[in-house]
Amino acid sequence: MDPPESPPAGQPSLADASLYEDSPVFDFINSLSPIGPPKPLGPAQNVQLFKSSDLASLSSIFTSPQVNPQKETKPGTRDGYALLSQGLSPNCQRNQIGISSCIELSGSPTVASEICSPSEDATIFPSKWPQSIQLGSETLGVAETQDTDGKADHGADVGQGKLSSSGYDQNGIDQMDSSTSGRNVQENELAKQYNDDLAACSLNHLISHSGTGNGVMSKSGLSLEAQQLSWNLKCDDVIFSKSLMPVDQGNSEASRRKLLDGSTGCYIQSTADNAHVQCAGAAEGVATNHGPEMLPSVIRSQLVSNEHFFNTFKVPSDGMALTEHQCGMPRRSLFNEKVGSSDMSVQSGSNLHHANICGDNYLKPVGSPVYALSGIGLHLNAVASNSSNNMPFTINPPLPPEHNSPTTIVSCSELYTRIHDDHSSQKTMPNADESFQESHKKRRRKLKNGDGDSCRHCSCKKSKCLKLYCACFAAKVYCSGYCSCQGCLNNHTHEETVSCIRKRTESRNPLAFAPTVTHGFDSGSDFGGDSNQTPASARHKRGCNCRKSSCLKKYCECFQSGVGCSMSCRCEGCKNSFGKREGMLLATEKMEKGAKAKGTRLKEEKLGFEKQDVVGQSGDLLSTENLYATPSLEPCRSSILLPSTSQSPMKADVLLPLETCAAEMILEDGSSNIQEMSSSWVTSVKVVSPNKKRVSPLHIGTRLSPIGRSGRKLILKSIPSFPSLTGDADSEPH
DNA sequence: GAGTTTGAAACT
DNA sequence: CAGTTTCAAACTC
Repeated sequence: MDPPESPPAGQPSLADASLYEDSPVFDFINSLSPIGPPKPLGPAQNVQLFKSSDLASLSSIFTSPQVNPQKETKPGTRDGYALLSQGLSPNCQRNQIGISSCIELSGSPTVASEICSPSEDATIFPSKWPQSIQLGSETLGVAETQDTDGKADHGADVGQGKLSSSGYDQNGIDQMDSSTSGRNVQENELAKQYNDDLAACSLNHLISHSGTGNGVMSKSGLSLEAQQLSWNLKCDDVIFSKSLMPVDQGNSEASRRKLLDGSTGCYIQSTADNAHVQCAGAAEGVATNHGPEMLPSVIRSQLVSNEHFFNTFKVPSDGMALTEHQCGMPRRSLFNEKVGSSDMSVQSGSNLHHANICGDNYLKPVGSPVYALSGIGLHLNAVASNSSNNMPFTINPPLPPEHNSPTTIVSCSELYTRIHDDHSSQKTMPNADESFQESHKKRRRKLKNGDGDSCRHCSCKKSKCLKLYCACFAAKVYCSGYCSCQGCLNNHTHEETVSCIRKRTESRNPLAFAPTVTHGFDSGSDFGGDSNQTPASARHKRGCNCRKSSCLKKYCECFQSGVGCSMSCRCEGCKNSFGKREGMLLATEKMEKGAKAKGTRLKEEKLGFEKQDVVGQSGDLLSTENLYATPSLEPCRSSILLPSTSQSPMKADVLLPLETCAAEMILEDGSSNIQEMSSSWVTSVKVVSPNKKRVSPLHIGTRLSPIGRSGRKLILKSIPSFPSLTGDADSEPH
């Protein structure tokens, strides 16, 4: 749309010319003046696309790290694309919004068109994303944008100068806001959706993160860092590696975020307070992270809308990223650069650098020295990848072997698909879908094989895994690579967003994250006194509302969790084999049978009391309404030692064989809640959902959860499934 | 594997 | 707060 401006004459070549001497782009870059007074926005200037929805409520400040333009791409191609996402703290004000920025370096206008079909472009890029925002007045950058027509516009802006991030930020924000008017319906809808969801939480995080692909780029169920670190990166040839300034900040964040070998790949992930760039090469399955500073100086920075981040990179055979292309990603421009200020933290090599845009930290690198280069502060990541849509994007958790990328990588097509979904599914990307499905299948296969972690292996498509629809979210765990969700934001990268959403959800419903069914396993003893447990369930207190399933199918939460329905249930025609709601007789025939056979019924009741005591100790609330069953469909391999407490009238330990595991343990106590099993008890009981589907032993560290965590609602949220790795997901206070 | 059913969650 | 819609899992074919 915007014709490229001719670059001003001048200048110092920032880049390492040796590599790209022959590149016109390089020449161009060299000709640009790195630092200069801010220029007014002009058509020629960077075009920035935003997703109004994302931005509307957000103000964003962007810092563009200054990068040494050393590695320019070959002519006619984009060297790289950097997406810089920045996370903001929840309390970030509008001005403090963290936004992910995509920085593109485009050498030739043609690239985008190659990758993205016009139609796609049209869809992805609303015709009226008018506003380009320049955060930095003087930025050198070739901006390539696509118009609604699907045309790729290339604008070359030559900027000199420092960018005063603060000043421009505001402008950029305003512009961004204004840009919303031009959005197409899809964008508006999406924006609305997200704004609604996130606004309360300072959308910033979400935006910035989602900008990286809605979490598509990174899904973490496990410690992302650890996994990534453990991976060998293959992308040695990432363009940026050389251009990067090896400045190590010693930033704790950086260390925390060390994901990939800095020399390779690039992907940008941002947490609330930091961002990194990640690039993944699909073909090689390479993923690399680069600090913003690593990016080429000539860049177009853009803010990427939460949902629309999608890039494909074309990688030349030589391993250089030839082109970067935005496949239908609405972008926000972000171009703040504070020269000489510490907008960005720079990390060399594998280290990530983070930009903290939020609040006080705005424009300050988090705990890291600022590495400012004159010229344009942009982050460019080039990733070697084939031109196909299969280019993987990084996702956290353990990838199935099929993925040859060290990091969890989602194919571009998948990402595309996700984006597609995000955008109202009006577009179709056959290839992407196929790719996605394929990986999806792989994941499922893996799951079937028992692989996976504490995550719930959700398959969310529209909820971004930020609603209780999402089993993972409901369980307060991050999604992992084993999930097949799309547009996932429930990951470490978006941890603050997740936290915000959780809070919001909880504010709406304090019991939202309470276990669907209280099993009373939360006595600390079982878990080493882990206090990180959710209060006894509330959900089950609400009870099910089954009408057609007669509480005999897993549609019924009670049934799924293997407990009888309670007074709280409003089910119709309850036939819950674990205990019917009618008459509040909690025991099933089987249970009674078992109880009689063992003569343990009375003891069980007492145990129930004991449980209460235990629970009380743990601060959990017990519902007398609930009956809890810990049925096991599997043959009971062992007897259960029921703990006795001094408080219990019957102190004798009860050894309860579980021959009839399924319903046997359902206890009925008309006047009391029982069912709270002592931890010791619990540990010895293996609970299996009726059909075992979605119920798998919860691995808590090395231990199994007493009750298999089954579906979304049955998950004992009080039990951290993978505390250390999931970060706050499991341990976060409720 | 695709489509339908189901009921909780979210929205109005 | 009730009714409706949305969502993702469960289920069926």
